[in-house]
Amino acid sequence: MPLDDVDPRVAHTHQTVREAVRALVQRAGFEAVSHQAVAAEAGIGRATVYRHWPKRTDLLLHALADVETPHAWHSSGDLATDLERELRRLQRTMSSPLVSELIALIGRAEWDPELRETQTELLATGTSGLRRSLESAIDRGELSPHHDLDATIARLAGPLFYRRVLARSPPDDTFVTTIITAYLDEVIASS
Amino acid sequence: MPLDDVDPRVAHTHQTVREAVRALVQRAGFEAVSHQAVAAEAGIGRATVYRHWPKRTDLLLHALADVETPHAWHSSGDLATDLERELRRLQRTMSSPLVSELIALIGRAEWDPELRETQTELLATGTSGLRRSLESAIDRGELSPHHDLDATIARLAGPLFYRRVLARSPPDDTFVTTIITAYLDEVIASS
DNA sequence: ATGTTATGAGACATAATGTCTCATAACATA
DNA sequence: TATGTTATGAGACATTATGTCTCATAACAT
Repeated sequence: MPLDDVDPRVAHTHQTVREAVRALVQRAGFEAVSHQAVAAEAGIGRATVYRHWPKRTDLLLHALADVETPHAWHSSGDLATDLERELRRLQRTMSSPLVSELIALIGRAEWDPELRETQTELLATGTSGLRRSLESAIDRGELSPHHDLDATIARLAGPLFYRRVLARSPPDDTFVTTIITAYLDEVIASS
Repeated sequence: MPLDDVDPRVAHTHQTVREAVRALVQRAGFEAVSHQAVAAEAGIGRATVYRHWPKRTDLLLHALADVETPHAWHSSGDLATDLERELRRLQRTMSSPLVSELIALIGRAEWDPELRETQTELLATGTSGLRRSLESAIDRGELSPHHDLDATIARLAGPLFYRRVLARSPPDDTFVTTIITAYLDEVIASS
């Protein structure tokens, strides 16, 4: 992570290009993100864009670069509470414009190893809260240690992705409530 | 649905282009699908490709056109059996090369209304078996008629999509079994 | 055998792409 | 303030891609 962006000119270029790429992706998809279009949108020179981001996908990666920060986390000491908070967070994410960028990423990651890596990282940080909630529940004995965490995360988060990305309507409150309730009932029943 | 493709020349063009688009998408993504590339891959003239599919997305739609056929369906008279069969079918789909094309579709449908429509149709036919299984279970009284079918389908199919598309590893047998079992337990508990 | 039509080859103008160079202005430092 | 450094923007340039033509030809239907 290059923190030596001390030169205000570079910092400005980085920032303005990030915003331009996001605007273009949200407006018309990654298809619309060319060096030329970004330069025009950002109001800077075309050569400058090529200098910093030689490949087209570099632009997408740059736009997503500051999303990867995992947030502070602490357990409430109760799985139900933790789960509620984490799934509501995911629900909000599914309603945010960030999803457009994620779909753009997904749509390329299938064929671009570099983007694949970024997708994996973003997925990991995006579900880290969920994972830690489950881990701490295991530590407390609320959950059996035999649980496959990845599988459980997929079962909890999967429906939300499905709703937003495939059914194209963001998950609503009662939908998320159903998922939480069903999972907690399942946990109780198996203890 | 143009069944008047009686002219063998046209039929050949359609078929060879369909295969070419699929090959290109699976190999390098929709990014690689240009009229030029398709013509080269299919071994036909560039003008011919433009004649039949003026827009680039027309090529993708043509490649997906024969996927939309829903299969014959009948209920076994038992929700558990029906569910098992339908989710296994989905599981197999998630391991097939068709997923590449679906991801290409998803990656554009966000910004292209025409593709959005096709995505909706494909989702409907792809989950129709699941839907009918649930409907017939409601008819038999195995399931409460208050169920939100779309929500249930999202909860059943969502995790499978998540596994393949986001986690990038196709759902395995035990994972699918877990989903089926959990849902059936939930149904039993609420009756 | 004859008229019809989809095709392939290629010409053509236009636009996009990627790589340069170079003058300039914003920068850091003394 | 003065001075050397460097990122930038403007544009030239060759190359490639795109979209639209025309036209001879061969595969078609009858």
